[in-house]
Amino acid sequence: MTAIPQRELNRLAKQRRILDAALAVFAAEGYSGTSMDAIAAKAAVSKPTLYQYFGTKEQLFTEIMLAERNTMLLAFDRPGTDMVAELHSFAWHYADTVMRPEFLSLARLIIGEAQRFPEIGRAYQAAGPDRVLAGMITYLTRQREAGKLTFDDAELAAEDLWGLILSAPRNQALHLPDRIPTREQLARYINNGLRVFLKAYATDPARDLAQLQTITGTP
Amino acid sequence: MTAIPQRELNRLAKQRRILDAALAVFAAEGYSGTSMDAIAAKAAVSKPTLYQYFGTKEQLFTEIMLAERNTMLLAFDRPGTDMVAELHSFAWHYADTVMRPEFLSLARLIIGEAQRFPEIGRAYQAAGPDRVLAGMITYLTRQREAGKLTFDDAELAAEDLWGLILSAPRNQALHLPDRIPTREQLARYINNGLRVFLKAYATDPARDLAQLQTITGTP
DNA sequence: TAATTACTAAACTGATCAGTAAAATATTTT
DNA sequence: AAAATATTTTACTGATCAGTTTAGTAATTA
Repeated sequence: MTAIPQRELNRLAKQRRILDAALAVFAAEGYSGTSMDAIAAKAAVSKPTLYQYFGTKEQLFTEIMLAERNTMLLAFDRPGTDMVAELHSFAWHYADTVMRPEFLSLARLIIGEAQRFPEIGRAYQAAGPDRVLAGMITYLTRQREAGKLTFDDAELAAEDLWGLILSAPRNQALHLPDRIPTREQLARYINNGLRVFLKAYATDPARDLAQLQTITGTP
Repeated sequence: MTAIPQRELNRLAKQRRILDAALAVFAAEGYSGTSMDAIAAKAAVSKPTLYQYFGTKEQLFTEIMLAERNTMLLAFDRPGTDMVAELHSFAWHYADTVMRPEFLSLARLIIGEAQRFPEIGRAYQAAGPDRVLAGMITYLTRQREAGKLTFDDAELAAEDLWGLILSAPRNQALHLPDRIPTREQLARYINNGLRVFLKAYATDPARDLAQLQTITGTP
């Protein structure tokens, strides 16, 4: 049996406990509103231990945020039988990720602290939105090459798809934490967004819209 | 001459000075990050005076936010020669309002504190986005009645228009306060957004797209 | 001018917070 | 079991903060 030192295990476990607790408290209270005592209490760890693991409050905060960006995403590889099914699958997968309450809390935190911690805003943008966008661009470009879509600027097309599907419910959820859209409401946005996208970008909109209807059911 | 008591004038002037100072500090530092001393200093007012005008920090904060929502908007009455020109004019007017640095700071503040102050998030949503949306719905419905647009759900159409035009640059600006889009970049989003919207919603897309090009210049 | 009212400066209360120090205790390794 | 290491408890420092008190000063009104 390979020696996995016990100390290291403990250390990592404790580290994870601290990070989880800190993320929860930061997301709920904001940076300035969070006390290190509160984090220590939530992590069931003494304050000196906390400081031994992460030198300062600021370091802890940035480490969490930079760690969290990796959890974030999430390639654009939604295998499906055809483009419409793939787009539909992607839309739901992305919505289910991005509209989760914890995820929204994190987004609110990042936006709220973007002025005080510009590097975190930048890291988030690069690891989240930019990466998703890159995946979408690749995918949409491949569909254009296959003759299914038509556009000049792949980046704009990808941003349009995103905006059509999720901007409305997400913006609302950012302002109203206690009124996060239900799946029915999300379905309304997603189905409509895909419809508009296909209408504007598909080479054969009629066929793709029909295909979309077989997927989403008759309205 | 009608008697306008001097005392009242002084009072109102001082109140305004406090509100302006407080808004600036809150927007820059967040709620928890802002001290009443800092506000008093910025407003050039003593702390007891501050407390006489606004009982507590929380009261001051909510009063500012609820006052600010009125500044916010901004009916959808952009008189123009035709629908395309009106849409174009609205898009720019709205972008110029919403993408101003102070406005973005305020939005970040509201989003960041939405969990701690749900009523403020609600007030903002009602006074800002919801009101704009209502104006857009009215306008789009009138255009549908005039036979220029076609859609079932006016709310979805309005949200699509918004999402196509501004969701990408605004989301980015929320994360990256030091990289607010230039007017050239905004033009790219707006022109593309209008193009896609007309393609999906106009009854005569070809004509309207041509009209759009005469407005925006040849690409 | 006299009375009233609004304001200020300065100090203070009680609480909270980031971060540290010291000594005691548990855990792991040898 | 002994030595080394990690962690905890408790208590502390110095700073900051919301909110108040006091006593004095300036501006307004009558």
